[in-house]
Amino acid sequence: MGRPREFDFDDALEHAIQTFWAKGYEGTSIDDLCEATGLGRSSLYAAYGEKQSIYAQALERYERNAVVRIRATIANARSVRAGIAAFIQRIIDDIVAGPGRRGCFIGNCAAEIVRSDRTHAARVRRSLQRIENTFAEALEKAQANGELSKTSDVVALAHFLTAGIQGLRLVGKANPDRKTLEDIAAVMLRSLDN
Amino acid sequence: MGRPREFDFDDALEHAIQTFWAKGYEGTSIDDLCEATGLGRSSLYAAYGEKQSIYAQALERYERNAVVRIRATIANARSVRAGIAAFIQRIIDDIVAGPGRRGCFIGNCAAEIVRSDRTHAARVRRSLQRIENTFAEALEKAQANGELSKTSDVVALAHFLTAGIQGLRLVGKANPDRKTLEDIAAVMLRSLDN
DNA sequence: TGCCTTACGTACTGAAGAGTACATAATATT
DNA sequence: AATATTATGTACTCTTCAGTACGTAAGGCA
Repeated sequence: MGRPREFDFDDALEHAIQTFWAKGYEGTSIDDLCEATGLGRSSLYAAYGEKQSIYAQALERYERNAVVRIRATIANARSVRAGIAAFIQRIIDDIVAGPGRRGCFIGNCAAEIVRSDRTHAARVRRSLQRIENTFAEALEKAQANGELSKTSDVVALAHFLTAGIQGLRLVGKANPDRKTLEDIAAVMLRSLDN
Repeated sequence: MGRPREFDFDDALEHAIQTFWAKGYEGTSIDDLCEATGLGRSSLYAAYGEKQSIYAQALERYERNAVVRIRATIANARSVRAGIAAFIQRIIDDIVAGPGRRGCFIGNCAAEIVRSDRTHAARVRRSLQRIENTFAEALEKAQANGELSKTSDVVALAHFLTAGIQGLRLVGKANPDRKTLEDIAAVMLRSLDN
């Protein structure tokens, strides 16, 4: 009961993600978020709590979508390896085209971790682990398929892919040069061939 | 002529680096820098200019030192490969021990790049390229030694190492777990064996 | 010794920021 | 229709911040 909301919760959160993603936590003001979401201060605070809380919810939502995207890309490809390659290729295309130059939102969150902020670090760690688990699942399927050697350490490869993609996106922010990024991707993918 | 400085320029800049490194650009206030360097506001502004300028000078100095450290680590090792492995191992040790959990200063700078800030992006790009050139030099030496296959693409490998190390350090900020980091390092180093 | 130049310290300015208070509007329930 | 409840809009508080002004201190140089 009570007066109903005039906005869609997830829709507004999506706009908040875009803003944090582009400007970072410290670089985003509450006024920025109001403008991006179309909400007034009161509604924003009432719906999502204070700034830290909005940020945390944005990270969570972004990560859920990211996991879904990764799974879908791999599922739609001819093979697991091709799926991972396609996922990385898409990242490169986005960087070169422009929008991917914001980096990965999770990676940006990781970079903003400050020594004292333990809860934030824990949240980012969990998000990275979910991404990594998604890769590990796919690699296990590849092992079952015979695409990937049974002796490969799936967990180690998943750790590596997660870190490598973060590195790729970070470098892409400073140097959105296709050749450079393709070089990185090629060496990364070769690691799946042993 | 005039009154002489009561502080050492490079020494104070080093303290500024530590502060920016730990807290990020936006998270560091001029007062923080005054406290870290021991300088008053006037002296700080007179010596280094405004905040952006201090940041730029900090990045430049950090990068010069980083290049020297990488070269020295590789030169002191039995082989180029062992040198690169030692460099990465040292990063992992620093992360696990604590101080390395600030990430790489250059990487942090890269993460803080915002769409509009082109000069900052250019500075970071140059710093990354210098790191990458340092790796490329070492890998060329390895090719001359016979350590590395003549058919290896040295530039691609250097691109990859630079990105990979950024990924390692970024992940290490959120998840300073030795096993995870060693996994990443092991897969990375295997790329030099083809 | 006196002056010129540069460094240092303190206080200030104007703006932006996070979070809150409170009055008003819109709906569900009775 | 009256009321309880939740949403919205505006104005405010209090803090922090970047950058500056200006008076004072300390040397170099004539």
